[in-house]
Amino acid sequence: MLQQLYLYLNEHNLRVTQQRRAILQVLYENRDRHLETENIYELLAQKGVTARKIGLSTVYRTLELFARIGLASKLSFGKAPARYELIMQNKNGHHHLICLRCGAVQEINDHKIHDFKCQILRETGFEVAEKPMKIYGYCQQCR
Amino acid sequence: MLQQLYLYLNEHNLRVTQQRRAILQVLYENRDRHLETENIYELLAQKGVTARKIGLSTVYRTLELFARIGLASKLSFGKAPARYELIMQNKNGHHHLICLRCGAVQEINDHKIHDFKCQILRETGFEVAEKPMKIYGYCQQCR
DNA sequence: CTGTTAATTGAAAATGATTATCATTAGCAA
DNA sequence: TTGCTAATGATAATCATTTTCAATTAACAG
Repeated sequence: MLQQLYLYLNEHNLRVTQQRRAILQVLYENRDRHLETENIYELLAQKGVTARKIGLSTVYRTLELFARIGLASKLSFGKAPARYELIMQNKNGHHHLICLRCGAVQEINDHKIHDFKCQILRETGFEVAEKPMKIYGYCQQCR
Repeated sequence: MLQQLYLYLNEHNLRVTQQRRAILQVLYENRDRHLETENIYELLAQKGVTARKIGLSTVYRTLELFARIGLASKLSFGKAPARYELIMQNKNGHHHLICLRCGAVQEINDHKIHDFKCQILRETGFEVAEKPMKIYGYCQQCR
């Protein structure tokens, strides 16, 4: 699984360093969550009992890198710290429904908004990107 | 026009100060643009030849306040400074199409996405708010 | 109109996430 | 293994935004 991701780094002429491996691992282990940089940093520090520790700057740099090459997607919500998640090949494009009251983030699959994208292109000439959309509102509990 | 807005402040038990009036004025004069706080601060400073000057903190505070009570809407896009626009009663809900290449922001009227909102509510139980949505993609020129 | 008072303001300091700097370390190709 | 760079880590720097707090002033009562 992670092997494929290492290859992905190679394809981009990027070195497969211990730090990148460790960060990728954490992202993978938490592939169902949206982690913030600081979070990931702490998780790495905990594991650090055996592994070597990783600087905070490296975590920031690496996540930014992963987002740039399309390994991870970045979700930045207002002034709150940015959050990242691994982009899984099977879990195709999706979007975030962000609750304005409790801040919960739930996902909605991209194909459900396909019609919507077509409509926008047709009416405005604007081509909606694959980038996850942030949709604000109220979740079932908070309504 | 602005009179109505002053009344709006009253309704919320907020004082109609010279600073708030001045900021409202600037927002009104630029109601077709999305101004950033610093922008507004400069515009106010220019006018300042005759008027008294306004502190930067006040501009921040006031815009935040306007957004909170629904007089203005805040558009914050990644790490770029937040931008504000007056919410005009006639110009009903709208959303922002943000070009990932040139950063241009164009608007799309809310009623065009009404079906979309209904679909999300139906399928996920999530109620999409009136809050302007940020939709990323590529504008006609940049495609 | 005048005094009272709590909301508002301005200047400056603080915050806090993120980025830049730069000397040191470590992939990896030969 | 060696050499060349990319990558890293510690720390300082950024920079939009927020906080602090003393001074000002809008709103209101008398």
